[in-house]
Amino acid sequence: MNTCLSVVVQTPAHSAIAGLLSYQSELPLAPGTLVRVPFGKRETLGVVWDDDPQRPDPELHATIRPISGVLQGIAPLNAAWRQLVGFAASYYQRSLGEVALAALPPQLRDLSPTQVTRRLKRAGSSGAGDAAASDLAATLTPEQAQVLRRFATEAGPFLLFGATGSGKTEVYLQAVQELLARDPLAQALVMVPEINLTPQLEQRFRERFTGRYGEDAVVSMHSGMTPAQRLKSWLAAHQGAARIVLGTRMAVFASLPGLQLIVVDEEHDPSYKSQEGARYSARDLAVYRSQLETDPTGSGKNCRVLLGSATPSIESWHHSRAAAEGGRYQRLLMPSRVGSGALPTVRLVDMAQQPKKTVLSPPLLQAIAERIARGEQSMIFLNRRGYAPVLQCSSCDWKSECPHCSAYRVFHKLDRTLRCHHCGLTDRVPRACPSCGDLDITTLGRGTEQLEEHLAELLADVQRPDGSPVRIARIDADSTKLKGALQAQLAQVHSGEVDVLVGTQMIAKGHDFRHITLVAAVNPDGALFSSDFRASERLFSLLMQAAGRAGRDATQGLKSEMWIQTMHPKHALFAALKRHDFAAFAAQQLLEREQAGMPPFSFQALVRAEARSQDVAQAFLRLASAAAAEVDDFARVTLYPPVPMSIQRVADVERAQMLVESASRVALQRFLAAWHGTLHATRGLPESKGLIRWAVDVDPLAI
DNA sequence: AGCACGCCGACT
DNA sequence: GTCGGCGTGCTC
Repeated sequence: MNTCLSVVVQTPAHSAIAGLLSYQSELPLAPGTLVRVPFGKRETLGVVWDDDPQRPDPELHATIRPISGVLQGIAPLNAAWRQLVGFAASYYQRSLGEVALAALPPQLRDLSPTQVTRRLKRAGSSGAGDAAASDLAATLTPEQAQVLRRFATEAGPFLLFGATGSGKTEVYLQAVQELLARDPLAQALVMVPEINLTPQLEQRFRERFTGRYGEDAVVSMHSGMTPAQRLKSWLAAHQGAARIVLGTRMAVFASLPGLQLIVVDEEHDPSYKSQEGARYSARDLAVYRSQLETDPTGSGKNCRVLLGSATPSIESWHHSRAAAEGGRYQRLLMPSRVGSGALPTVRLVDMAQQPKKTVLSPPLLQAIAERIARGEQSMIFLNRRGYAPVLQCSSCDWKSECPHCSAYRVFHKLDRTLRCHHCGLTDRVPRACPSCGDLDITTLGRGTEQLEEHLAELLADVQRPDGSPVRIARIDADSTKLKGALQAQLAQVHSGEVDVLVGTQMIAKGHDFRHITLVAAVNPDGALFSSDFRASERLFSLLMQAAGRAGRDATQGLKSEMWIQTMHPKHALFAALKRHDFAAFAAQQLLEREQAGMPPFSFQALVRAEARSQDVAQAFLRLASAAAAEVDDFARVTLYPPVPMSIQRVADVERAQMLVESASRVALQRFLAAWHGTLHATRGLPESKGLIRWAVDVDPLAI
């Protein structure tokens, strides 16, 4: 007697068969079981899902095909995992199948069941660790000890607000250590924004735990791994052999049967929000997952979540306000740097007082020169790669516009190219103006390449303590394109071979440079008056993180400095930064957002549309908007008119978006769920002909 | 998304 | 005469 199974397979985001599919099976299979199923003309991976009582009787469907097989030896994915996937799919308006299958390692889908079995056998034969406890029991600061005490005894979620250099990593390590020692089956999930940028964290976890729990106790999960590595890590986590999973946002979906602790390091970091496919926030899902993995009666399983940052997101900060004011998170404070390290002195240079077109003001240059003479390092930020962002003809009005995007192509002097940073179009730099033939082509603005060149000229006469010339290095996406180049360049900085480091924001994050005593932001003003209401939050965070790179060595903390060149030295953001006062900055931001009805005081979603013409993209959004009046909860949401996206055209695709806002998260969710069918139907209308794709972005980070 | 079927231009 | 362009349609 065959039974009927509900199965999810990888279905397109908005197709008509986004839900559960029915298959027959000779044996009943538990929800969460991985199966191979015939799907159209091919065979694919499916996950047996919980039956939905709301669903119309599948017997009515003409053809119910039998499953092709079961992936033997892989235990079913547990209920908490299925609930997490189900929640993510519905919250972020994607199909269950898309989210479920994207959460599994790709090889599980691509390999035949026999190949998977072979991998399983290989993975099973790993040795346990020797008992040598390799770690030196670190001495905790009173702040760290206090935080860990509260973390152990109170109920979360927790927001660890710790200054750069206050020892947050040690808190994570201790929390994990305590858990693993207490429960031999417990697992911990530690998430980081970008694993390539924080190899030090991975190293510290490995050092601390592989000695005691074995080489396989710590596994990584991030997109830079090979498919085989990903499968291996996934299986180790799923089987419970891996005690710690260290990964980027995708790791939030790891199958962890013994999960009891989730750490989200640098929780404010925008890379936790996925920007393609299901646009989920791994940080928000981590908080949700910890609830799922906790037995509400308090008797059974318990999973804690710890978000950490020196500059928390305004949302998390708001959630961690006093419980009496409605806060849901526990705020844990570590304001002091470990040792006697002090936060750097912030110096503002008023660029309005400098001659026009000054790149590096004399006092800043002087300060850098002094550092070099003393054998100390400086780090200079400029958030623009290339030599100059625009090339311009001085006799006609030609500018280096990209023919396929609404953006300028950037001049890269090193390889003499003109490159579009959006579509990648690259050409040799023209010798003469392509429009009028004039030979006088000039650059407009400057990027890291030019800053590097400029610095070399300005510092040509400066000498290091041993009399040798100054060494300048540049780290940005261009200088680190080759595999291993970033590591090599960072090693140069660490070893002291470099005196001045020029780079984009990729050098601001996480690196523990010991000998940097000066950090400078050359031109951060762009974000001060941006139309994006989160721009100043990002800028404050970036500058604070950057400042945190300076004076990490306790012996140098007192004389370390953060320099900021700005036309607006009186701006409140800089005033707060000068005092290293995140709380004041956040309070100001929250006040402004409350007055303007912005998140976290309202909830947003964007509908994005792409088409060959802007008209079609906007027409689709307008039609969907007009049809929304019939949808549930329409009265509780606000629909704004469609607008072109800030970069309207990329690779000849026109992009438009429409904002949906509500004072209630629940109302927004209900509306979006009900509206989804309308959007899908609108896409089929003749007016939408030419629409390439559309997508909903819930809780968007950039508008 | 795949992977089909289906109807019009340049090649062995 | 075919090979192949991507337009449209379906997948329990």
